Amino acid sequence: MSADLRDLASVDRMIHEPARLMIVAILYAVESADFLYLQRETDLTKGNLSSHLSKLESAGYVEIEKTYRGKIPLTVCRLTDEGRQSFENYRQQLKDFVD
Amino acid sequence: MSADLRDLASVDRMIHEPARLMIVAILYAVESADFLYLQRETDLTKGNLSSHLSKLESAGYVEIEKTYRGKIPLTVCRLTDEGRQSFENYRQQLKDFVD
DNA sequence: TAGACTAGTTTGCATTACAAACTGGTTTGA
DNA sequence: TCAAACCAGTTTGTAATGCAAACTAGTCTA
Repeated sequence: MSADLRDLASVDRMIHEPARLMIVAILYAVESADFLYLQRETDLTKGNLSSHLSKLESAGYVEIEKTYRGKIPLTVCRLTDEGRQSFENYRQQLKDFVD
Repeated sequence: MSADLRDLASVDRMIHEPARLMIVAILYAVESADFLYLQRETDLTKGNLSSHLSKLESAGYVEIEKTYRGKIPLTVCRLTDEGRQSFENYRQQLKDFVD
């Protein structure tokens, strides 16, 4: 309890960025989502979504599976355990702050 | 109620940045603080604190008064009404999100 | 009066977020 | 049949950012 303000300096910026926060919050809720679903939900441009997903993947927060729906490419994303844990930590930190 | 995730895309980035969030949160609580007090509380380097304060000033969120304590320069900062309002909005947005 | 200290600001750089342009493939229609 | 339109993304170019090291301007001290 009694969160120190200085803790804010150490928020996980991988998640703090609003675009990625949206992505992670969605994936936290749904377990798995494809690229276009994420795009509709977040309203990000494709380019933007693509690069944020790559970053989350590099960070080990998201797994990206490339497959096909019929003949059309399909990109399916899900949170890793690490991503899930990091999101929970982040949210707790926010909660501590707003209270 | 029922905050839309997309709202996150529009968070006030002037405040969202952790360093500035610390600064603004402090100023929200204390009404006025000098540079060195802010530096101790936030643990930011002087350079960092200086440039964030300048940004907050340009945004109209903070007023900076330059004066002296004896012969030594003293920089006193306080939130403007706009800054105060923006912080409240920001915090409400976070609250909506974490719940 | 040289050296250390105080209270900041400026500079330089590596990183970022973003959208426009591009890629590689599929479907449509004349 | 083959070109234009479309789909599902990725790459590229750019402007803005956060950060700390270096600097500035003045004061104190031995």
